[in-house]
Amino acid sequence: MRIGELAERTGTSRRLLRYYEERGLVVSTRSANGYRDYDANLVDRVVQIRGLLDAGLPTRIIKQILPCLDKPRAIHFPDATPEMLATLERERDRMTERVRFLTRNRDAISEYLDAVRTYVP
Amino acid sequence: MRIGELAERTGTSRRLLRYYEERGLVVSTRSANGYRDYDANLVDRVVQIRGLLDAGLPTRIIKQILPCLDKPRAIHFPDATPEMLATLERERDRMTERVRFLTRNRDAISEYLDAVRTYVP
DNA sequence: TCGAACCCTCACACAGGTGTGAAGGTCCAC
DNA sequence: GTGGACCTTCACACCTGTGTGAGGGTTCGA
Repeated sequence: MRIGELAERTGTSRRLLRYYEERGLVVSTRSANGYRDYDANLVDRVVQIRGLLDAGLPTRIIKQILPCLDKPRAIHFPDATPEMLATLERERDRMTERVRFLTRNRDAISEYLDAVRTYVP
Repeated sequence: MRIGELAERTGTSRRLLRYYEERGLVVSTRSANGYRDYDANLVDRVVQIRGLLDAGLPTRIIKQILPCLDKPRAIHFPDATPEMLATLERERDRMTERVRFLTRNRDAISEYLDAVRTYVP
C-alpha cells in the first residue's frame, strides 16, 4: 500500500510515517515511480510505534525493542548481544516503573472524580 | 530547604526545579537574600512531577491534576469546574490506555528475555 | 489534455523539556 | 578580606516529535 493509505489506516500523518522510516522504525520498498510501498503488516507496527511513543519511549529505544516484539521472534535471537539484553532489561524495568506510577496516579484521579461525583448530589 | 538540597534529594537539576516553578508546578517562598526556600513536602511532589513527566504528561496537564492528588483533597472541591472534570476524565482514560500498552509491551519484552535465556544453556 | 489527487524531497518552524554558561549577589570558613 | 560554594536572572542552544509548505513529478479519470 502507499503512504496515504497507511496514514489513513493508522491515523498518522504522512510526514510522520516518513519520519519513522528515517528513524529506522519502519521500512518500505519503492515502486518504479519512486513512491513508497508498504507491507500490510506495517499497520499494526505503526500503531504499536505510536503507542510506545505516546508512552514516552524515544524512537531510538523503540527501534531496539521492536524486533523482539515481532513474531516469529526466534529469528531475532542472533540480535541478542549482551548490550542489547541489558538495554531491554533496563527498559523493561523503566516500563514497570511507569506502569506503577501511572496506575497509582490514575487511581488517585479516579478516586477524586468519584469523590466529586458523590459530593454534589 | 534551598534549591541545592531539593535538587539533590529529588535527583533533579536546579535548572529544572526553577522551570517547574515557572510552570506553576511547585511553589517557593523567598528568603531575605532572595534565595528560594522550599517546604519539605516538595520532595515528594517533585518526585511525583518527574514520574508524571516521564509518563508522558505535559506540565500543563500535570499542573491541573496535581491539586487533586494532594491530601486532604476535600479542599479542592471548589476547583472542580466541568472543564476540569472533563480534562481529568480524558487524562485518566489516556493513562489507562498507556498502562495497557506499556504492560503489554513490557510483557512481550519479558517473554523475549525469558526465551533468550532458556535458549542458550 | 487538463485537473485532481496522489507522491517525492527538502527545509524551515515550533513547543516542550533540558543543558550550559555568563554576570552577578550572598554567605561562611579560613 | 579572600576564596569557594552557594544562590539569582537571563539567554542561547539542543534534541525530539510534529506541522507546514514550497517546488516538482506521476497517475488517472473527465
